[in-house]
Amino acid sequence: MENNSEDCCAICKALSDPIRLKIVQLLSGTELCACVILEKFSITQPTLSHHMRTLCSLGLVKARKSGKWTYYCLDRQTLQKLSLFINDL
Amino acid sequence: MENNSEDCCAICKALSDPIRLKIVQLLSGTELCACVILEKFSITQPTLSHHMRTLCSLGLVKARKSGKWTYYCLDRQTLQKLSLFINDL
DNA sequence: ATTTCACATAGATAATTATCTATGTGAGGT
DNA sequence: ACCTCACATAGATAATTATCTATGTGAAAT
Repeated sequence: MENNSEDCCAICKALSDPIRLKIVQLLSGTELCACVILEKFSITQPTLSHHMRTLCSLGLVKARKSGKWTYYCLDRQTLQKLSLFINDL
Repeated sequence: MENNSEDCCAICKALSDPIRLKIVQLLSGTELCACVILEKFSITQPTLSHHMRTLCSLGLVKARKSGKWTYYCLDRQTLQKLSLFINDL
């Protein structure tokens, strides 16, 4: 049951990058397309893609494909998991 | 006011290392002396010292010296700051 | 069918960071 | 005074990771 700790460690690692944290903040309001997120930063498209992959693989963000576009949104269940863990400390 | 984001990013970075996260968990119960914390891990003393410095500089942990020993305890105010930030997402 | 667009993947590189050994420091004890 | 103990600091190294350029893929439009 204590791989919860490992999970939360990984989630923290994802949020420890300033760009990824800002992405999460952006997704806090609404679902956003990758190209819209990209506009907010001065990084290349592959770099953003890499960050989105990281966020998705941890379950912090969910991806939805529609035509040529990919839309991302927060998975608040994962965020709550982290919140509960921190509150238990 | 949005350097709150930077602060939380830094706190997450601190918690993103499995050893530091475990240290925080250990300190969740009680205040502990550095040498007691060290026993729980298979790392060298300087490495632990480095981790404690990281945790302290971020305000996650407070140090108290008593004679030859240094005791560490959680700063729950900093944890709560992170918790509030996450809950706002 | 070809082109274009949105995004992913591959591979390389530079920056960060976790860790080590060696040594310093400062408090107590003998 | 000296030694020992608990911890910090310095410097080096190895591992991670954020980023880039180049290229691939798959969907839609012409």
